[in-house]
Amino acid sequence: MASLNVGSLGEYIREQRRHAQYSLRQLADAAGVSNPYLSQIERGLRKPSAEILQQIAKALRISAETLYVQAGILEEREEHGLGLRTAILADPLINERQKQALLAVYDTFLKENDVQPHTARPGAGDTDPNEPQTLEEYAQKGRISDGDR
Amino acid sequence: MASLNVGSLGEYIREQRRHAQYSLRQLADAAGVSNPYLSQIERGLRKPSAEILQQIAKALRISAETLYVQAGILEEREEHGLGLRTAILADPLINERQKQALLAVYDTFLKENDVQPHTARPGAGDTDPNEPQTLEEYAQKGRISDGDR
DNA sequence: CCGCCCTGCTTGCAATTGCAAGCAGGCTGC
DNA sequence: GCAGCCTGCTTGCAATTGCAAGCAGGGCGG
Repeated sequence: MASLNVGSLGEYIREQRRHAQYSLRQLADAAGVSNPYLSQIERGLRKPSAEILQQIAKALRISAETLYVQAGILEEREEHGLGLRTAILADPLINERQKQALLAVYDTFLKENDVQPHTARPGAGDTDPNEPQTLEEYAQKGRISDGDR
Repeated sequence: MASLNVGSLGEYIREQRRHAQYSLRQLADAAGVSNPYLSQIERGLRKPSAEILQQIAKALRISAETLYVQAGILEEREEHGLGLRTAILADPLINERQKQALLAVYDTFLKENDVQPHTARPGAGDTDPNEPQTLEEYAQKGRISDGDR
């Protein structure tokens, strides 16, 4: 069960702390955690919660993302292979409703292509020759007006 | 101390689970967590550890990153405007016409949100006062563009 | 009516997190 | 020598996580 690699995470944190010229207590203070706990984290005896990780990352001025990758929580730069669905949900430029609209369109396309939404093997990937519905109808779905931004 | 927004995280997970047509137990199984615990997470009664979050994200086939953003653990990344675009083009499950359609809809959403589609900076007040095109015309664009092939 | 399977929720309980308090040792100045 | 102030580490202990077991209720077929 690919559990977190707590060891290398701790080493990494310690390394970054030294690099930033912090003492253990200083970083613990800056991160808002107790110094004994930070010590245990660095030696890999404890696996810190997401919250603590985030605070440590902030105090070290490094991206929390990097820490998560080190901890084995986030895949390295993953993305782009897993699916459009993920990318849609992750996009910060459009709001929730718009995401849902895009997903709805996407799902419909998948259905047209006879692809199951999740299990989803691409199979041949050949293009369906007939376009059963017009794009306008799809677009309408996303047209739910919103006044934000 | 801006602690994690467990409530919205739970709602978000539940929403995504429903969207994927999973029952609570199914997702719990797929994620390798117990069903009562997942229930508590969705209702915001517990804040899951980083490890559990990761497993849930995997089971839902959404990026762990998205979940962390929802949980308030990770800041959102800016660079995704280009990312979704690329992801659409890279998706093997839909054909060229469908990609163009999705892109057209996406662009329309960006325009609705007053986001410039990554080619130019908005500048000061050069936003065109007149609605340049309707969504339907954008849709047309996606349609006619299949001249290739 | 009864059994069976599904949905989600509630309840103890072991294991773990995270901390306050205290310990060992290395410097510096007096 | 011995204060005083660093460094990091060890030790109980409250609070929390995460789970096995069990509960309520909705369909559905016999």
